[in-house]
Amino acid sequence: MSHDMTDAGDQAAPARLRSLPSRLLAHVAMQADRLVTERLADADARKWHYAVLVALREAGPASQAELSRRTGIYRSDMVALLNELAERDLVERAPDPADRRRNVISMTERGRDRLTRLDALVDTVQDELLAPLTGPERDQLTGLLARLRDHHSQPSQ
Amino acid sequence: MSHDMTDAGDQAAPARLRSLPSRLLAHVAMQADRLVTERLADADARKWHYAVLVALREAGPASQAELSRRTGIYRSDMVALLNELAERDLVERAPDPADRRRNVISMTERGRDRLTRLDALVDTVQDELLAPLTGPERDQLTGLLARLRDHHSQPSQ
DNA sequence: AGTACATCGTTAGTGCCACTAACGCAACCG
DNA sequence: CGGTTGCGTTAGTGGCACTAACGATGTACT
Repeated sequence: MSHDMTDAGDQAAPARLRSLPSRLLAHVAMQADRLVTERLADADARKWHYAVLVALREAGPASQAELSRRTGIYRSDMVALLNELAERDLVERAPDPADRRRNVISMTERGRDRLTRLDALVDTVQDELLAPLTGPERDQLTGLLARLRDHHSQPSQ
Repeated sequence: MSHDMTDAGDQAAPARLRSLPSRLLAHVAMQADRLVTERLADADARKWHYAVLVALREAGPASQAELSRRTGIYRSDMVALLNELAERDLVERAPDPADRRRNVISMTERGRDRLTRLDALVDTVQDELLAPLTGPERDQLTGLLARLRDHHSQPSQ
């Protein structure tokens, strides 16, 4: 059947490779990404859709550039992404009268509805992802990961 | 200067996004990958080089297909990779007399030397990656990640 | 007022990675 | 013998992070 290589492969991978944190991270992140992508695809959504909608809910309407900063999506990729969202009527793009360079992006009613459904979906995916871990273990994991992320985000000076 | 988006961005990312395990994983894995790639590039190596060399050390000479299984690298990508390694004289490709479909890949003396140097390099990168964590915390992290990986690797049956 | 500079949305393109498809060839298995 | 499976190899796909450049617009400085 599927000759999928995300599993460790037929032969045992060398212990040295299996135990390297960087490889472990990459591998699990890939499994996670796949899970998220698949589950969201079932709902005609992509993870970027979700990220933008959440950003709009948490800080209100914004320019494309600001959404880009909030979500970490490059502004060059934001264009097509917002096209997809606008196509689905989840978001509205309007020129900003106060600054004619900008578009103001705001969520539609459908967007808000969709977002609450995606919230639930995303939660179940996280649950599926962390299934083998207990509650406290999940907190440990996310805590440790958050510390790594913060440590490696610009020393900011 | 660098308009690098791996940091969380100028504006605070929404709390909901920042706390999602799948996003955390993706983000940290990306930071880790970058670190590894950069450090190895300084030594004219790529992570795949290292993986193949380790696989050869741990289980001896092997066909390309078996190396592919050991390392998780697709056999279609293995071709160019082995070309790079052979170019650098780290590896030898010889036809297998016992099975004329196969090549037997084995490490050269230079390959063994290079590998021990890369071992050290890789170790320091892992250290750099996990810098903010204590010893026990590192074990916790890798333990939790390994459980996730094993859980999501095919239920194999 | 004029000029230098920064920011906006947008288009195009790069490089890497995981992955698929197909090929000709060789080995294995009934 | 004939069908299936495994091999190395080539080519190509799609997604993602990221860069470069553009014209248009806004801001700051003198």
